[in-house]
This record gives sequence, structure tokens and C-alpha cells, in this order.
Amino acid sequence: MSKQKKDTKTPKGEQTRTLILNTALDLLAERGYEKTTMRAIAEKAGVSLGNAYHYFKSKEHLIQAFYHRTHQEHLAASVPIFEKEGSLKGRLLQVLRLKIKTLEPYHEFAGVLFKTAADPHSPLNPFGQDAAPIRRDSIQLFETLVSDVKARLPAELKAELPYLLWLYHMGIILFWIHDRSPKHARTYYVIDRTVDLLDRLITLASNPLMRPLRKRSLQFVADLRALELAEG
Amino acid sequence: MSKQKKDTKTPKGEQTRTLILNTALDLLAERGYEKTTMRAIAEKAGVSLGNAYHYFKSKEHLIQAFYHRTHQEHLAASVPIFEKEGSLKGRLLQVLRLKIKTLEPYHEFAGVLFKTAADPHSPLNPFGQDAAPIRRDSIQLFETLVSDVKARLPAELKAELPYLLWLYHMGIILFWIHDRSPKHARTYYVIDRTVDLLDRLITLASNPLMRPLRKRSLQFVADLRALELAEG
DNA sequence: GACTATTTCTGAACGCGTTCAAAAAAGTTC
DNA sequence: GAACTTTTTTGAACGCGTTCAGAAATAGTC
Repeated sequence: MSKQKKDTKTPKGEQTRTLILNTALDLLAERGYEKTTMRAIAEKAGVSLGNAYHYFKSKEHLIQAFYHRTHQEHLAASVPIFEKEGSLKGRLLQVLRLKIKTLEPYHEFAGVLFKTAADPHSPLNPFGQDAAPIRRDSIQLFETLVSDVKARLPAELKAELPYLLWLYHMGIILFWIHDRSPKHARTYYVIDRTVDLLDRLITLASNPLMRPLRKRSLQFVADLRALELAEG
Repeated sequence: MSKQKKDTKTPKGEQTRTLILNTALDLLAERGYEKTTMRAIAEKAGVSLGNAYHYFKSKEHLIQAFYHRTHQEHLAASVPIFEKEGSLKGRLLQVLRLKIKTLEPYHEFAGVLFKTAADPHSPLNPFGQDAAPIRRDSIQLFETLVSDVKARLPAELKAELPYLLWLYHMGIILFWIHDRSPKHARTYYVIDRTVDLLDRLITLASNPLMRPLRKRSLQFVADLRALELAEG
């Protein structure tokens, strides 16, 4: 869990804050991002426009709360999966399907979410410092997923796998955002196929013959991550 | 070259259009995206605000012209590389370094560019229909790069490689956008390392033993591309 | 309970991207 | 060159996210 610096100083304030947040998430799910104006949120919450900005620095910061909330949902729903399913492939498959299902109600505005997320200056940027706590939480899900998996994996692969899987899962979400097929059938198809390929690739990479290339690749990934942490 | 449906009907109109475009690109390079307002563009071009919107449906459409222009620059500068360098690895290395160098002056606002690009609804979205002509041009660069390469490659790999390399090059750009190291040294480091890895991976994938996995993977990529073309 | 400091809240304002009815200019046809 | 159509151009307007000075409410202190 990431620590949260409070910007409310009284219970009343806290109450107003959550009221605004809940109203916002309702409207977002109902109308999408563009049509959910700050004015509409304030009005429906029975609060002045300026007051909404007192609790959330910007519309994007309001969205960050969404990130956090859906992640918590997903995390909670993932735990039972790990208990029933022991294989990496099975876990990945179910966790990813579940993720998409969790995000489902917000597909229409998830694009805008990623849009702002791709901007290095945005607080939503998943690679940036502002989102570091959420990112850590998010990667941790894959650490749990990998940690007690049955198959034997080379140590250096096992160390970097959570991060790589997190990146991969971001890619799946990106695909889903662009997927306008009915019920997002394509995304589920892509998940099935890529998880299968990934599983085979991991098996291949675990082969002793692959050791030099594997080491080289993973060392590079580790270097990158170190740089990321050092300077953002 | 992609066909361009004209939205100007007279020479005068064409003149005004390019005037606005040039002014916009100047201001963008000079001030960045946010500070380059439509009003500022119109004013500096000596044209009314509404008139700018007569020639460009939106600010984002104006940016599309930037995409196109820098791509043309990059393409022109790439041709000599192919004449001097025959190896896939060497070509990739030089083409990617060149791309970053070409984009250099626009780093500050390239983030915003990618930001809007990640939104499925944006005309800038590189995966969307509006950008299809530019995407085709862009992929074509890698087709040229791959076409007369010296090394022998499996047919099905050679067929999909341009698209995969294009995707890869998008990833490099994404990294560059988030790279705030001096002179973007990190991006150049990442290019060097990943090109090396990619080259080894391609060699590996070309091994007859890898045929089943290779076929399976590439068939999947081909399927995806077909879907993309069919429905966007 | 009065006085002060802090927090919560308001409403008007600003600059932005975008739209649109209508004026001005240019092209077309006789 | 007059009557028309089409294209180009204008300027005012709209709704948006955001900011801010200051009012109202609350908390803290004696």
C-alpha cells in the first residue's frame, strides 16, 4: 500500500473529498471522459466548481484516484486465482482476462486515460515519479504471480520477469483501448495467443543453451530499471 | 507517397494554407505545443482565427502535418544509409540514430504529440485510420531497409519484419520522449543495446529448429495486421 | 464566549480550442 | 460587366479546464 499525503485537514473535508471523487467516478463510467466536465461533477456533488479544485489539483489528478481504485479491485480479485491455479500460463491468462473485465465499464474513457498517461509531464504517466507508488503496487501483483510458480526458472529471469510481465500487461491494455470489436473479443484473442507464445518463449529462454543471450538481455533490462529508479 | 485530398480550391487558398502551416511549425519548434495557441498562429500568420480552422479541422490535424514533414526528412536522409550499409544491424542502428536526431528540435513537445497519439479518437493515433497513409509510408521505410539485406532470412519472417521493426522503432521513440538524460544519451544507449539484441534474436529465429515457434508467432502477427486493415 | 488561525467553499474571471452565421473576395457563366 | 455560385475570411460566441481573491465555516486557544 502506498502512503497518501492528506490534503484534507478535517472530517468534513474528507467527506467532501470522497463525495466529489465518487460523483466523478459515477459520471465517468456513465458519460465518458469528455462529457464529464468539472462543472458537471461539482454540480451533481452539490459543490462549487472552485471547491472541486480545492481537493483535486486537476481533472487528471481526479483520474489518478480511478487508477488506484481499479487496481485495488483487480488485486483483490486476483488473489483467489493464485490459490487455485499454480502454472504461470494459467495465472497469466486469468489475471489478464480479469484485468480487462475490471476495466470494462471504463473503456470509453480509458483511451483518454492512456492519452494523458503517455505524456511525460502528466502525473498519470505510469513511468513517471508521481505514479511510482501505483506502479510498484502494480508490479508487485506480478511478483506474487511469479513467486511461487511451479516451473523452474533461471534466477536472473525470475528476477526480471515481474517487470517484464507488467510491461507486457500494459501493452495488452493499450491494445484493448484501441479494440472496438464487439465485447472486445479481439483483446481476449490476443491475450490467449500472446500468453501462449510468452509461455513458450519463457520455456525456450530457460534452456541452458540460451544462457548467453538470456543473460545479456536480462542484464540490459536490469540496467534500464536501475536508471529509471535513479533519475526517473 | 500517399494521396492527399485537397481541401483548398484556389491557389490563394493553397497559399494561405501553407502560410498557416509554416507559421505553426515555426511556433511549435520555438515555444512548444501548449504555448503555441491557435490564436498565436493565426495572428503571426496575419489571418483570422476562424480562417485557420477553415484549413485545419483542429490543432491536432495541424500536428499531423508535422508528422508528415519530419518523416519525409527522415526518409530522404535514410536513403544514403542504405547505399553504404548492407547489414540489417548496421542499417537499423544508423536509421534509428538518425530518426532521433531528426526529431531532436521537437523533443519538448514530442511528449504532447505522443500523448494525443495514444488516444484512439485522435487523428494522430498512429494505429488509427486517419494516420494510415503516414503509417504506410513509415513502414515502407523499413520494407526498404529489409528488402535487399544481405543475410538470408526465412520468408515468413522477412514478410513481417518491416512491421515489427516499425513497432520497435515506435517503442524507441516512446523511450526517447521520456528520456531527460543529457543529450538523450540514454536513448542512444538503448538503441545500441536493443539493436544488438534484436540482431541476435533474428539470427536465432532464423534457425531451422525455431521454425515451429517462429511460424506460430509470425502467423499471429499477420493475423493481427489483417484485422487492423479490415476494420481499423 | 471572544479572538485568531486555519480550512472549506464560492463565484467571477481568464485563456484556451472550437463553432458558426454571415461578410468579403474570387471564380464562373451568360 | 451583370448575375450567380463557390471559396475564403472574419469576428463574435460557446463551453471547457483552471485560477484566485476573498467570504463563510470551522478548529484551536485563552
